Amino acid sequence: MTENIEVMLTEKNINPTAMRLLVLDFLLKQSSAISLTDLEKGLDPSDRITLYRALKKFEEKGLVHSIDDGSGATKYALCENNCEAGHHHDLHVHFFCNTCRETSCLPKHHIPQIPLPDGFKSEEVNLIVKGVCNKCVH
Amino acid sequence: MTENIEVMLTEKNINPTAMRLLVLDFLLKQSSAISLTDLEKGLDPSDRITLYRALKKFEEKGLVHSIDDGSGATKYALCENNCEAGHHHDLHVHFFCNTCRETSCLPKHHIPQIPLPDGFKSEEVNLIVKGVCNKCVH
DNA sequence: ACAGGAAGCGCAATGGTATTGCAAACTAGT
DNA sequence: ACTAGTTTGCAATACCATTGCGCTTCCTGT
Repeated sequence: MTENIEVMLTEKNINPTAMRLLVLDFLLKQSSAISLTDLEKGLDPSDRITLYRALKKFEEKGLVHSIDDGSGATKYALCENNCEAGHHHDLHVHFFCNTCRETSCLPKHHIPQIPLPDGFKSEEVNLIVKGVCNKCVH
Repeated sequence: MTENIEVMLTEKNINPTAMRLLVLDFLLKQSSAISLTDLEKGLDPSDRITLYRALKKFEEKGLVHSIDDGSGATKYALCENNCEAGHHHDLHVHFFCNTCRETSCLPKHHIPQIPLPDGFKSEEVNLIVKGVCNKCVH
C-alpha cells in the first residue's frame, strides 16, 4: 500500500515524508482535479501552507499539474506517466462542470493546433471547456 | 467625439454617465485587454469600485467581455459588434504574452470544435494561448 | 416647480487565494 | 548520537473580487 505510494514519490525524486504520502494518497483517490481547499478539508487537520507546498513540490517534480479553470482556485490533478520535472506534457483539455463545479481532465483529447498570426510564438495552451458533465447531465 | 462614445453606450442600453464615458473612452484606446488595476491607473484618480462596477455593467450589457488569462486578474476587452446583453459571442482565442504580460484577442481564430466524451455538454470554451507576441518576439 | 424614487458613486469592509519569512521539528548520512 | 539540510507549522502579507451603505444626482410624474 504505502510502499506503492512511496515508490511513486521516490521515482520522481521527492522525499517521501509522512505529509506527502498522505497528500499523494488523497490525490490518487480523486476522480477529478481538486483545489488546495478541497485537499485541506479532506486531510483535516492539516496546515494549509504545508499542503500548498507539497502540491508545489509535486508540480515542480512532474507528479501533478495545475489547472486554472476560472473558478478562482487553482486545481491540481495527477499527471500521466510521461511528465517530467519542469517539463509538463499536460496539453490536454480540461472540463469544468457548471453544475457540480468539478474539474476533470480529458487526456484523450489533445489540444488542436491553433493558427496564430505572424510573429506570435506559442509556448503553452490552456483550454477549458465548461458545461455539464456526464454525471450531472440528467 | 464624446457623442460617438455616448451613442455606443445608449445603443447598449447603458446610461452614459461621465464615469462610463471615461471608461469606454479609455477602453477604446487600448490595443490589448486590460485589468481593473490597469484601468484604475489609467484613470487616476478614480475609485476602483466604481470602475469595477462600470466594467461589470458593460459586460452585462454586451459591450465588453472578460477574459481570465491566468494572470490572477480578470482582463476586459471590447466586444465585437455582434455581442448582445447576456449572450456573448466571444468564443475566440485569447493570447497572453509571457514577456510583456499583455493579453490580446485573436478574433479571427475561432475555437475549433472539441470532441467530448458521451454525456458531456459544452456550454462555453475558454482558450488561452500563451507565448511571445509579435512585439516581443525579436 | 416639487416630491419621490431610481440610479450611480465613493468609502469602508469582507472574504478568498496565493505566497513568503522564520523558527521549530524532523530526517538522513556519517 | 551529531550535524546539515529538509520539511513543517504558524504568522504575516499582498492581491483581487465583491458587497453594504449612505450620499448625491438625475429622472419622472404630478
